[in-house]
Amino acid sequence: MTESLDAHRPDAPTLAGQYQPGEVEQRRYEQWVADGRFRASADSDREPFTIVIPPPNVTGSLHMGHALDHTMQDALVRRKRMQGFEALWLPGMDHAGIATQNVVERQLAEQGLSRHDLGREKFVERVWQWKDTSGGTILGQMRRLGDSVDWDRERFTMDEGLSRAVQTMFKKLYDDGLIYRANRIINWCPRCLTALSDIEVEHTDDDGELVSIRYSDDVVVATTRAETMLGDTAVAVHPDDERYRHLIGTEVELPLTGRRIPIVGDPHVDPAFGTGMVKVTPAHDPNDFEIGQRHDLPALTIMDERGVITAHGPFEGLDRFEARPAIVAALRAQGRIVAEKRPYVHAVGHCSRCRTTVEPRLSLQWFVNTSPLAKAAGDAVRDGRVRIEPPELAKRYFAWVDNMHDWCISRQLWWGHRIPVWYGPDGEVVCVGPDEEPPSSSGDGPGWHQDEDVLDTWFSSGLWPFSTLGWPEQTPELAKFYPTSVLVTGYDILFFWVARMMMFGLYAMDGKQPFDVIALHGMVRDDHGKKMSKSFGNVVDPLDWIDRYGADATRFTLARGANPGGDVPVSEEWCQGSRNFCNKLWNATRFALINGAHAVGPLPEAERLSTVDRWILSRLAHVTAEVDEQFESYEFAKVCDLLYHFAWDDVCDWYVELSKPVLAGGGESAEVARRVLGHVLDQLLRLLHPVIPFVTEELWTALTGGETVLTAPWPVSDRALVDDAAEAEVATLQRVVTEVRRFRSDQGLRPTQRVTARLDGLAGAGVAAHEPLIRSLARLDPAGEGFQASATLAMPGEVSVALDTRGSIDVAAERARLTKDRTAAEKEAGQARAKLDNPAFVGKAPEQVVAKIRERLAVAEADLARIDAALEALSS
RNA sequence: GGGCGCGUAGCUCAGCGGGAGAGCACUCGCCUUACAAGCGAGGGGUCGCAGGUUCGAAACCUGCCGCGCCCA
Repeated sequence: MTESLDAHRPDAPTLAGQYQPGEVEQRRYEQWVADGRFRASADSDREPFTIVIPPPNVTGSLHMGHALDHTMQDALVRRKRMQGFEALWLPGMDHAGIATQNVVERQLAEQGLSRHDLGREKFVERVWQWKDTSGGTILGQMRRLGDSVDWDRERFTMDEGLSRAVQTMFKKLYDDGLIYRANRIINWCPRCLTALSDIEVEHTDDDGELVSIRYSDDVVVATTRAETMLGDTAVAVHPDDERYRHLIGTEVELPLTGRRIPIVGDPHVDPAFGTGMVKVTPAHDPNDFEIGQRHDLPALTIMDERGVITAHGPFEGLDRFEARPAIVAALRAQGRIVAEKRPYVHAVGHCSRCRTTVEPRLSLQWFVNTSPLAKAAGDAVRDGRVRIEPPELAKRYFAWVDNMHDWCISRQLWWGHRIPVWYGPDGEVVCVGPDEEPPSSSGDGPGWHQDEDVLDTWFSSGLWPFSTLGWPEQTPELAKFYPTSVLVTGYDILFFWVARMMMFGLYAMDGKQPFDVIALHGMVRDDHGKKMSKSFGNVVDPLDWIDRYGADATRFTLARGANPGGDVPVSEEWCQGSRNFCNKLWNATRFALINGAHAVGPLPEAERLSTVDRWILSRLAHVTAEVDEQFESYEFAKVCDLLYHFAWDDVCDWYVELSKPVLAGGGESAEVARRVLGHVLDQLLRLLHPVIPFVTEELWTALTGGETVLTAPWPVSDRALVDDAAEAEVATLQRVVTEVRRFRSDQGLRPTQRVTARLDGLAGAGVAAHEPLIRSLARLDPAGEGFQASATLAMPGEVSVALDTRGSIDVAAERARLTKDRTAAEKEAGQARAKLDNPAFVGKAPEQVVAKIRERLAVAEADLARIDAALEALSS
């Protein structure tokens, strides 16, 4: 007497015929938050797992890039949570200095106002107002995606704690001599009126002009920026250039100005470019600035902050782009233009915020001396403390950190962290820490003023992995969750943000890295591999997909395309496919519930399991192990692919179909099948939950009666369930069924049409017990009185199926089918034989490989014999 | 100009030394009581080109052609 396995839940819900995500998602998400499922505690005994979100701009909204980045992070965090880690995913935003200031300035401009009309204090107040009311829409959008972030820990780079961190860091770097102020050439945006760091400049190949100007009979220079000649203070040639060596040390008169400027020899000059002579404008070109320094040349600034010419009579007051043709015309009038090339395509820098052409500008700015910091940032990856995934991208990282320039951190903005430096009336410079009184209010007398500038936004986001955890205070959060576990971001941001966090983290946290792993992904692209851009009109709004197909479908589409470090193409059709997959899961579970499947109690003992049960459990064991492994190496695409095929092919197409007759038959075998089906779905839904959280939650709770799949233990592969014999048997069964189906299809038999058949040789192939299943799936009735075989299908392993098609066999179709098979078998045999006939192969290839080819030849020859016999029978 | 990477089925991509794969698209047949957002079957590729290494190359090496990205 065996104990009944059935534990029917009378409350088991019935599911609708289709999955409707919209209805489910909001309800589930609100419940998760209300139940505190995403909260992480610093006093937990559990091992921590931490991800800090790459903070989106406060001005931003959710785009596909975020959706991809967040899907990956959420999948990692949800899995770790299921594995029992104290999993923290910390959300927040950065203040996006230039971008945010631009937004508010535009609003003011509509009222005909500038920020100067309001004054600094009122303007900043206004920006805060904007931030509070319409900033941060992206946070609401993250809920639609299903992000399991700890909302209680949301941070903003401008909030009090993080501002304190910024000031602390500035002071620390300043005191260590790693921050300095200097007059340097920096990238300047004449529209935003601020300095930019190198990485805020985007280079594009633009049409320009290359004009060659004769300064004297001996001196001709080529330039794309003729207008800057007004600021030339030298002409340079390569010191080894035979053509011009004799000119070094002489002078030439600069046209239009009458100034005499020296000719210098500098190895930076490329003798092959143009005439091999270059004009040197130290105040308006970074390379020229360096040449100027080497030769002690004066730097003449000829433009104001808006790019307007400030000197030289007729050109004064002209914008830089008006001045260019005017100066060329003036030079031409003097017969000094000896060559012109238009269009001349060359790289031009643009402000990454407003696209304005960047103007190199000599000005007094604050810099971080990055050399010691960048060295440490490189070493942390070199010595393995920080792992970059995929490892190939480490090369790019090194290329950046090993050649880093000093970082210009001052911005001529009002929105941001104001530089904590005060200047005294007698030239004093004081850097003030967070707990120190600024000199202006400490009775040191009048005349003190604070630096007007603010810090680059990246300065504060560089502190993100620890400022968000409470640094500079030694908080329990910092102790528990730092270093963070993984940083997930795009390779496009490796240089600026990631490298900065590495430098700051190692420096501020006594050499402890900000994260153990940097997991990189690429850009989301359209279904032709094109970058999404407004000008192309191929931008897809993830919220649109979430509305129409569900968050799960959107996430699955992204995760399925996410190969490490690779770009991720998406299309609406693929999203529909993902939606269909969710619906497939829905219906599989629906079928299971209708048939009384459940996940209560232990699995039946091995001897009570059918071969088919043992097969699906064996498959489950393999898939679980593989999925787990792929997750560990951030192979989201492989995780999705494995689960997709396991769910659809193994579970739905075969296990469910094979179980139908068993379930219908009732009795103990049906009881066992109900439990096994329930178990497989239970585990499958858990494995899928990190990627598609909503539908799996809905189905898992319906199936198991459990409270939430969110904290259900993550499946562990049970190697004891691996069953090679069962897998082989089911493979044979599948082959027989598929062969019969193929015959039926080729013969044009309707799926509903039953055909009588006699099955021979099943015992020899070890599948005698499965005859009923084979008949069921292949729709074959038993041969009875008057059975007359009109066709015989011979299959590998001595199995043959004789079918009675009432004499209506389509001989031509059958001959064509067999001939096709014969060609394939012949090719196979030929290839194998060729190899085996090669003594070098037999002699040098590993024994295993040779054996495999021998086996292949044997199978192919047997197939040939079988097919020939069938063809013979067909013609007689 | 320097560096990195990529060219595999119509499209997008896996595979990266031993039988050419997936999704979508395509063709044929089906409302087979979980699912037509579905079921069954099928077609389709001298793996950019040319050399080389190897018993064996889509995979490794060299060169060329084409494309992309980053930096200057």
